Amino acid sequence: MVTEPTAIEFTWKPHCCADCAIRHRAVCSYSTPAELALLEKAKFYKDFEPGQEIVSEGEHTQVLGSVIDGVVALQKTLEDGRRQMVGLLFPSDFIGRPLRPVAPYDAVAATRVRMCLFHRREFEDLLRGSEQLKHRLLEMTLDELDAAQEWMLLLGRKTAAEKLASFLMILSRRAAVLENRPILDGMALQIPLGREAIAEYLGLTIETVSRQFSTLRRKGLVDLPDKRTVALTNVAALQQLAGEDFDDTASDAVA
Amino acid sequence: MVTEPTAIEFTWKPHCCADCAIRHRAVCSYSTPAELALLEKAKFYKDFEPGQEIVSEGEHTQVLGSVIDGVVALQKTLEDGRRQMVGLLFPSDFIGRPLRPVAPYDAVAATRVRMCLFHRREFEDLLRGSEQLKHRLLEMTLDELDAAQEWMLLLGRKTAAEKLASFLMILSRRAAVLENRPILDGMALQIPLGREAIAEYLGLTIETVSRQFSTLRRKGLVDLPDKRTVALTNVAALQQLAGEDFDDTASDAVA
DNA sequence: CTGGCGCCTTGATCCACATCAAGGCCGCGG
DNA sequence: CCGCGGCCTTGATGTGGATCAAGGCGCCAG
Repeated sequence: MVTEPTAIEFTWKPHCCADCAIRHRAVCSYSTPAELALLEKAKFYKDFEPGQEIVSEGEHTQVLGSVIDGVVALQKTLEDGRRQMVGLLFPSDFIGRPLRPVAPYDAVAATRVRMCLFHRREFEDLLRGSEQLKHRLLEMTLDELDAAQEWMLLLGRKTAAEKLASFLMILSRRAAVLENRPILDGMALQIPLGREAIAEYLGLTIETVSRQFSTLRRKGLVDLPDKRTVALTNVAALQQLAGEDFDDTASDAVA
Repeated sequence: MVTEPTAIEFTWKPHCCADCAIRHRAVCSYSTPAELALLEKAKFYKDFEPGQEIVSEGEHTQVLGSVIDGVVALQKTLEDGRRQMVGLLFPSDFIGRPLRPVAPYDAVAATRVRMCLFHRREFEDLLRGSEQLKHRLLEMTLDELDAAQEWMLLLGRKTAAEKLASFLMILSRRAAVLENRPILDGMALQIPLGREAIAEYLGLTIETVSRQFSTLRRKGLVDLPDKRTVALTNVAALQQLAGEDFDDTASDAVA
């Protein structure tokens, strides 16, 4: 194996919005060709390394934009260092609030990340004039709010085992949508977070997360081929444990 | 004392939007007189008693609208009955998601509530044509998302004492904005929730909430003249305990 | 090969909050 | 006046997950 210094290089490098992989899911997805041309002129790309801060809490942010590739964690920190993740963004998700200059959280690249960015002022100007952008942004914000409320139920009322099961189901569903395939027994799930980040997602400690992974393995609900991969060996049981009554298990329930 | 059967009757009964107490904070606050006339025709009022369900989880909701008076709790329930509050709405807040027919939570009147309602279809039609409504709704949704993320930090990482202190500060700030006055030592805070609802807000049990109230009293941070009233005797210490570093204590920081 | 570091797992112990249980207070109806 | 039910408080005990502590494994540098 030859060590490649830039092994995880992005394979895909759009120069025009029409070719963009997230064209039909991102904030621009309702935009007309005319509007797209304006966005095209204003946008610029930027890459981030894992662990790198994209915006930081309290900062007066000058940019906002869409995740093209990679995963971004939003997290809040108490003075004594206790930390809680409050958002986990995948390709096509939008970072930054128009009309709110000060960020209420850190946004940190969890993997290598490529962003499609805009200068705040320019984006706000475009937004003001665009019914489509505004509508899509409202939709996306409502989705994020729904996710946040589901997350609150998890943080406030679920046990450690239920939390981890819920987390795995959430990731599965997300992956199913992005990759346009159903959730099936045996599917391997790439987890873009280390144990510490998972703990911050779930409001637990790293030790408890580790123990719960071991418990799930012992109970035969998952396999752990390596620490960043989970194979779901019993999706139904996992869903049950998560306290959800969806049954989109083997259906092609893809938005 | 003569017992008045309808003692908490609403004193204020608008018939036209221009006179409405929430005219300048609600979803309609950016609307032009022309648009307001359309809303005026479509709106209707409805009152709810404490404990009454306004919408219920999984229901295909036909109405949405603004809280005019009273307090509404949004809550999610696990199959075995564990319950978590995920929203607490005051006058001018908006209930219901345009474009999302199925409610993901119960909305329950915590006090007597008066709502200004619209039929879903009519409201969505109005929204489609209105830059102002859409913009205001986006703003309000972003605010709700901010609140939800702050709440996630509370649920995931704060201790019982910190949770209760945070809750009191959140209520104080809300009351300060609605009543347009600063937060001062000695101010009496009316709590629109019983102990059980507070526990559901904070992800605790009713017993723990009760004990934490007693602890705050013993430490001299609050007085408890009756079970629905809290007098803040040391706002700075309470804020400190809540883990916040705002200092809008004695300022007229009113939005 | 060796040592060190980052990340994860596992075990032992502790403690904050849940659970179980027993009243207290107050308003209401008889 | 009493008894009852709703709501809250307080005490005793239990327990899930935190904390403390000790390695294990893989990777990299030397």
